[in-house]
Amino acid sequence: MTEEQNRNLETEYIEKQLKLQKQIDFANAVHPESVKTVAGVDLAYWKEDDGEHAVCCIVVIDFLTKEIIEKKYVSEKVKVPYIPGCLAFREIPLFLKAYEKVETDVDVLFFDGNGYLHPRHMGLATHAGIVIGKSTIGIAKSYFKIGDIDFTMPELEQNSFTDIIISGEVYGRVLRTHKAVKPIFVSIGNKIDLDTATQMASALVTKDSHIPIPTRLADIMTHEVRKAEKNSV
DNA sequence: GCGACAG
DNA sequence: ATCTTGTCGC
Repeated sequence: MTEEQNRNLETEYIEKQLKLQKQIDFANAVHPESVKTVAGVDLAYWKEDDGEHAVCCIVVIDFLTKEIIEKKYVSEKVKVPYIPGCLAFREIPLFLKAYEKVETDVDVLFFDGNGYLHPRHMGLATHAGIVIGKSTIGIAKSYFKIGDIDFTMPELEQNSFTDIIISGEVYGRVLRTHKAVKPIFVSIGNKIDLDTATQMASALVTKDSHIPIPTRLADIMTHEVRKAEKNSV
């Protein structure tokens, strides 16, 4: 991939994002009290002789008991490069194939990355949510700077948060899930509101991880599958 | 030219 | 994301 090709790809992806942006559904399609199942989605990468490969894992759990209900994955060669701001185009193709294998009718999906907290509001969680027509939430572990806007660090107490507001619009939320621990960046994906997303993310945090458990479990699974798949394909 | 850059 | 050992802390 040359710099030239990457620039063209970026231009093409940005145009698509601007069109898809109009399809974001802000209506809250879920109510925390009625959510039965949630899923975590994550990918891991590695090099193979023929190029870069990746595995996408989806772990479905019971929202209340946190028990694992289903685990599915798909691995294949990756064709799209990582372009900051265009992560969705790189990860969604594999996600869709893994999602086809999921038998559970999942209520809400958690993605590793941003959703609405994005220069064009089209982060991975939002883009994927529009494509599959489900409620989705974006959970990023680090801040993806928008323009020259920095975020305000929330207080050290658990559950304290600050919102990332740009030109009067709320893009996302910086949430401290554990006391004095690095905060996470929560944003809506699609068909959900920020308060519900925050509430659900908090409810899915455990002692061991400051990251909601769906995302954490999917992350662990990608590492396990990669170890098994690597060089044995 | 230099730094930034979700995953 | 990935490459990687020890090491500080609960």
